[in-house]
Amino acid sequence: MTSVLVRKLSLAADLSTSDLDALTCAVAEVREVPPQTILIDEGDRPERVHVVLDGFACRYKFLPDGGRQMLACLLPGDFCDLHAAVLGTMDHTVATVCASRVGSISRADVERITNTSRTLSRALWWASLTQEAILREWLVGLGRRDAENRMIHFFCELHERLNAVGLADGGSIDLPLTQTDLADVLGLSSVHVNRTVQSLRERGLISWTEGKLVLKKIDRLRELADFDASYLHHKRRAL
Amino acid sequence: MTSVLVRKLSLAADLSTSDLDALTCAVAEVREVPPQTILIDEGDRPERVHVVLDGFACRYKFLPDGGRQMLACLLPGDFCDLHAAVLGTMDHTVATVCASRVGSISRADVERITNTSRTLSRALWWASLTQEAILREWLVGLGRRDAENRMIHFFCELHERLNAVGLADGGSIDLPLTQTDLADVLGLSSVHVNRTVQSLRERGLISWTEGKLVLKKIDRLRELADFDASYLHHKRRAL
DNA sequence: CGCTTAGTTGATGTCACTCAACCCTAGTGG
DNA sequence: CCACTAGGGTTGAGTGACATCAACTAAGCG
Repeated sequence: MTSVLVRKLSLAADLSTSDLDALTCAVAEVREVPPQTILIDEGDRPERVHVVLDGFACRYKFLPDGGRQMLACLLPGDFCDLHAAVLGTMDHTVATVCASRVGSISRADVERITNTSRTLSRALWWASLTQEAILREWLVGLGRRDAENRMIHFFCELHERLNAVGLADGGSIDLPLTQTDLADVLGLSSVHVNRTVQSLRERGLISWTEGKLVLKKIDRLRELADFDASYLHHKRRAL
Repeated sequence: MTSVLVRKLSLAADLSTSDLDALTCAVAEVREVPPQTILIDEGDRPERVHVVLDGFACRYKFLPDGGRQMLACLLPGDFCDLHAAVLGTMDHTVATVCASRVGSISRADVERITNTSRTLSRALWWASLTQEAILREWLVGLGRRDAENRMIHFFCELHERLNAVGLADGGSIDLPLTQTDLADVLGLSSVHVNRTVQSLRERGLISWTEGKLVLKKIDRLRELADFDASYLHHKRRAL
């Protein structure tokens, strides 16, 4: 049930069986959440730490002019608000994109498992730091890559992350975002996203229909966008 | 000597005298570093954790086309590579901008002080998470703010951060960056940075000469760029 | 004195935005 | 069964913000 979480954290360290037990016990609460549902809002002081177990969620901030910038895509195995336990209030919003299964761990249990297992403590820290590393790579994209490379790089990243937890089927992954959502990820307008997607389709590089994204020439794509997965700090790979 | 570090971490929690002792002892090594010097390079596996004590450093990544994107400005009190202890290899470079004083703590000592003091452990975690929060805000800037607001927001952030450790003199702060550096922070060309700076100058909003930046109408600037310091998670302020 | 580095300015080009219309599909209610 | 609506996607035309290229100034320095 929480096996995605285990698989994810196993990318960081070898978890003992007692670690596994502690972890699965801690995820005491699991909810089915509808699409477009706010999990934690800006200003909230969450009592529990949320984990995506299935589905797709994202962090974002709104601007006064109504604009929105996505700050992260939260895939199965990703924590939504591990930081809030330390920082207190949320400085951004987390919401589901599609119907998702979301687990949660009480703060007390987080404290408990990090205190008892050095390995688990490390693994959680690793999870937090890789999210930071992804943030840095997105920054590079927004600052210095053009629309097409930014999009390709993002697709490659999603594929890599999903593949790492066994959720990629060859070059094919679930991508429940709308083109407008994608625009808010990439810092573009939805119109421009549309044209860029079409260009990639026409060149036979991807197909994307009904929430299914296929990276048809993944090596070519990686090369084009200069994608190097090392920033994800996966110690080993699934498959 | 390491008082900036203390002042910085005091923004997160109240440190006991034994915490202070442990911290100052841990910073065993202090170096004077010339400008433009790489502290930790991409691919390095640093043995010690570096802290800026005086001066100005930055994180950045290069792109294959020679472009550069700054990922963070490291001010006095900021850690350079706290994450590397967990992630292993650096996925980006850290270098000084101007002549700086840089302290370092051995990994073992980091382990030791976080194990002995819950408060210090929290404070270090807080430091790491606020850097992440800054990263998110930069992402919003690059994605959704125009050149002028991006620049103003960045200036306000620097002012706020320096002020928090007592390094702002009214609206005036040290800004040892060149316009080209600033361009790499903001994801712009140096030419466009130049014009934007001039526009701000002409309107009497800032002055910037010889590494000294003055935010002349700080309230107006904050309002213009919709600057809200809460993402910095300063629990209290200096002054 | 020439060299370098930072900053400035003008001319020109382009990537991506905005606005607006239109299509298609799925869902809803009369 | 059809009219209506709403959301997502698609397309075209016009605009604008920012990039690029290139030249030039001023300051610092061996």
